[in-house]
Amino acid sequence: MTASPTPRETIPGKLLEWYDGHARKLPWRVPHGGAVDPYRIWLSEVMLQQTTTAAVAPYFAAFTERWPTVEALAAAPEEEVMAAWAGLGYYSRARNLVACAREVAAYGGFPDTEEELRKLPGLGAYTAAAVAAIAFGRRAVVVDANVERVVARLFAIEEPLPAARKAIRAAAERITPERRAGDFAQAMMDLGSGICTPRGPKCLLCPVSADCRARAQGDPARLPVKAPKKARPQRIGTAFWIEREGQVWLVTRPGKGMLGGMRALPDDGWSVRADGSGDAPLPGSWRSGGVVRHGFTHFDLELGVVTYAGSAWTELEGEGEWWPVDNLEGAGLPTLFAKAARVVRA
DNA sequence: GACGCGTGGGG
DNA sequence: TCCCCAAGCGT
Repeated sequence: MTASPTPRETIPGKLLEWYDGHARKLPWRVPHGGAVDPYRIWLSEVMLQQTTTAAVAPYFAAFTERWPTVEALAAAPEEEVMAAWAGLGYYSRARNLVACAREVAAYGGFPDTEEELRKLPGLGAYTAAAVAAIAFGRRAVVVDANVERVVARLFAIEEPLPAARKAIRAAAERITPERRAGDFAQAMMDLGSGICTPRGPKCLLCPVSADCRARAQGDPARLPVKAPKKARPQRIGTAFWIEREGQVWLVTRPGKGMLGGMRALPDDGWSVRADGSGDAPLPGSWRSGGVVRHGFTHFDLELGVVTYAGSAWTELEGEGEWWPVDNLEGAGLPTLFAKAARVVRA
C-alpha cells in the first residue's frame, strides 16, 4: 500500500497550475523590454505595502514614466518624489524609496539575494523575499497578509495573530517550492486576494480546497484568529489657510512623524498632541472655512479649517512658501490637506 | 511585541 | 454609517 501524497507535496503543483491559467494581469507583472526588471518589481512591491493594487496602479504608471530606471529615480530631488507619492500614504516609504534607489545606483544595481536586499532601506522581511523570488528567481519564503490567511486556513492554525506568525512561516516554508518560488508567491497572493478572502471565501473555486483543513472543518472564514483591535480615539485640530494674491502659504512638515516630509497647510499641532492648541500662526481675524473629517491608522481627526482675514503677512514666522492656488495639485499635498483645500475653496 | 504610520474600497 | 482591511516597515 502506497502512502497518499501529503499536502506539502501536492499544494505547490496545484497552485502553480492554477496560476498559469488564472494569474491576475497587473502592470508590474508585464516583462519590460522582454525581461523581468528588478527596478519595477521593487518599486511595485514598495508601493503595494499595505496598499491595494487599484490604488497603486496609477502611481506605478506615473513613476515608471517619469523615472524609468533606478538611476533616474536616484537622481531625482527627494521633494519631487515625495510630491509624486502624495495621496498614496505611509510617506516614510517614499523617503526610503529615494534612499534605497541611491544606494542601489551607487552599488551598480540591485543585489540579487534576499539577505543583501534585506539590508536596503524600506525592504523588510516580506519585500526582500518577494524581490528575491520574483525578480531574481531565488527560492524565498514570501509571507504577507494573504499568505498568512491562506496558510492559517490550509493548516488550520488556531493560534491568534500575531503570535501565530512563527507557525505560519514554518508552514509556508514547507510548501514553498525550490523552483518558481516567485510565481508561487504571487499565486498565493492572488488566491488570497480573490478566492481565499477574509470574508466569504470562494472555496468552490479554490484549487487547493481538497488540501484545506479549515475547509474540512467547515468554517474557513474564522481563520486566522486575530487579536482584538483598539478603539481609535478622536482628535480635534485646526489648519490655517493664508491666501494672498492668488497664493497660499504652505509649510513642509518635519521628516519624521505624521505625514513626514510632505507639504502641508500650517496647523495647530494636532498631530503631535492629543488635540491641537487652536493657536494661529498670525495675529488677527480668522473665519471658519469648513470642517474635514479624516481617519488615520490610529486616530480619527476632525480638522477645522480657518481662513486668514488679516493683512499681517510679514509676521509669518518659520519656513514656508507661497504656492499658486490654481496649481495646488502640483504641491503634492497629502489627502488630508487636499480635502481641506477643497473645502475652503468650495 | 507593540506602536506609529495613510488612504480608499467593500461588505 | 461603521468596521475591516490591504503585496509592511522602522523603532
